[in-house]
Amino acid sequence: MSPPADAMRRRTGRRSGESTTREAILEAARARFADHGYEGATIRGIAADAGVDPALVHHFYGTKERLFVAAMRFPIVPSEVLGSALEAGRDRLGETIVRTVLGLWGQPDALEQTIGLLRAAVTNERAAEMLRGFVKGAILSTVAAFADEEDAEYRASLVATQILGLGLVRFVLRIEPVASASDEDLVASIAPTVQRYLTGDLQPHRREPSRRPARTPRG
Amino acid sequence: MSPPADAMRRRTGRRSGESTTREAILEAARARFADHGYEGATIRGIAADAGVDPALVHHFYGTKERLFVAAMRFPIVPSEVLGSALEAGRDRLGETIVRTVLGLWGQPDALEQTIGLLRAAVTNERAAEMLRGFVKGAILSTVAAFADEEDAEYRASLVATQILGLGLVRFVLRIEPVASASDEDLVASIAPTVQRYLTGDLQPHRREPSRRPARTPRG
DNA sequence: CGGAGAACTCAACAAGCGTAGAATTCAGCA
DNA sequence: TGCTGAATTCTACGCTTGTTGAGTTCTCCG
Repeated sequence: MSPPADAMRRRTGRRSGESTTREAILEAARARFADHGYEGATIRGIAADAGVDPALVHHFYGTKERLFVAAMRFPIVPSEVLGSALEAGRDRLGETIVRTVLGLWGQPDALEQTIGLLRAAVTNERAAEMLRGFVKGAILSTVAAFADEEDAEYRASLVATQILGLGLVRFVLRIEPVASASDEDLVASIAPTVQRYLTGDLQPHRREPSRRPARTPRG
Repeated sequence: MSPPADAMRRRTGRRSGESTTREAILEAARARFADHGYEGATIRGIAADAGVDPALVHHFYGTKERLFVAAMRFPIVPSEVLGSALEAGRDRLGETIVRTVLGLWGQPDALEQTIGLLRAAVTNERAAEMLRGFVKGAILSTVAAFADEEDAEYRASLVATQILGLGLVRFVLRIEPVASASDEDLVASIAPTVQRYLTGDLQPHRREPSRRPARTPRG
């Protein structure tokens, strides 16, 4: 039994030809983080999807956390994408942003990155930090050009409220009919909201901004 | 060494007096599910918070999943809460709903239930099912009284987009300044959005509702 | 052609998980 | 008083996880 024939034995050691496994691992990681979140995704599962031994993942990326950072940082540079949205002019800002975001989510890589970041950020503080930076970099820089300095951050986080809520309901929770609605219908429905958050009257009772504590998540 | 003195030994068996541990376990479970999500919360951790052996949790609730269901189903009956919101009249519907929801989230138990459901639903399909039912029961029943039958579900899921997005940004991701804003400021800013989703003109291009596939999560 | 280092796998570790079964102590009813 | 059953803990099984170290095979440069 167990003849160590050349064709049958599992091959250890380096493969011939140029290697693309590094990128394959990243793609598998993006998919699994998007589907299962940070804690739910396993290095063993990612390695299996990439057709590779789990130890190789460590060889390339060190720890699970560094793999996550590498996987989430790849394809999108949101400020560039949204930056071009500014050219449409102040009055069509909401429409352009919603359309741009939905278009971005039409690309599998970008969708996986966004969902992965969102799924992970909900239970992992480190990922939440990344998402906060993402929101701040992408939205705030766009808003700052149109809102007065004092309101800019408040307006930006209101926009985040609607955009992240849209992604959550449409792609993560998949609540119908929003989950299956066309991009154009969603643009028509949601763009006015974003437009008002950016340039409209928010009627804030600007007395004392009464602070109230929020929940503290995992360390 | 190790004298089995009466005062020193760990006590097994039933305690004297009437027991409140059953409820203590539920409270600990709510808090842990809210902080860590479904997979992240551990029965051992919940038991420790309740000052109890992990096996007792199983004795009472069977499996982790049934514990989750029990913990998430307790305090809120959302249709009752929102039902009273209807009395304010059609024109103030958005304001009343946003104010009611924010008031609800001022109660620790209700906040924990909502956050727990949200955190769990993002990575757990069973919890997502519960949250969908929650949204459908709470929001749709409210909307149906004011929107024509054809649009009601679409309007309800748009409202879910904004309300869940608000909860996500304010309590889970804690993106500033929304995380620390006063309830009243948020009502002033967000109520018009909800009002428009409920009773306003959504300008939907009602051609063919072009279906596009959404991501498939974990089984 | 030879050596260095990169790519890759194997096997194993310590830890943590959900869960199960048996043992012990108490409450309440006959 | 005695018995049944509920409340409670102990111990342990089997599994999965992230991570590590050693060993093997290839590529590439001198």
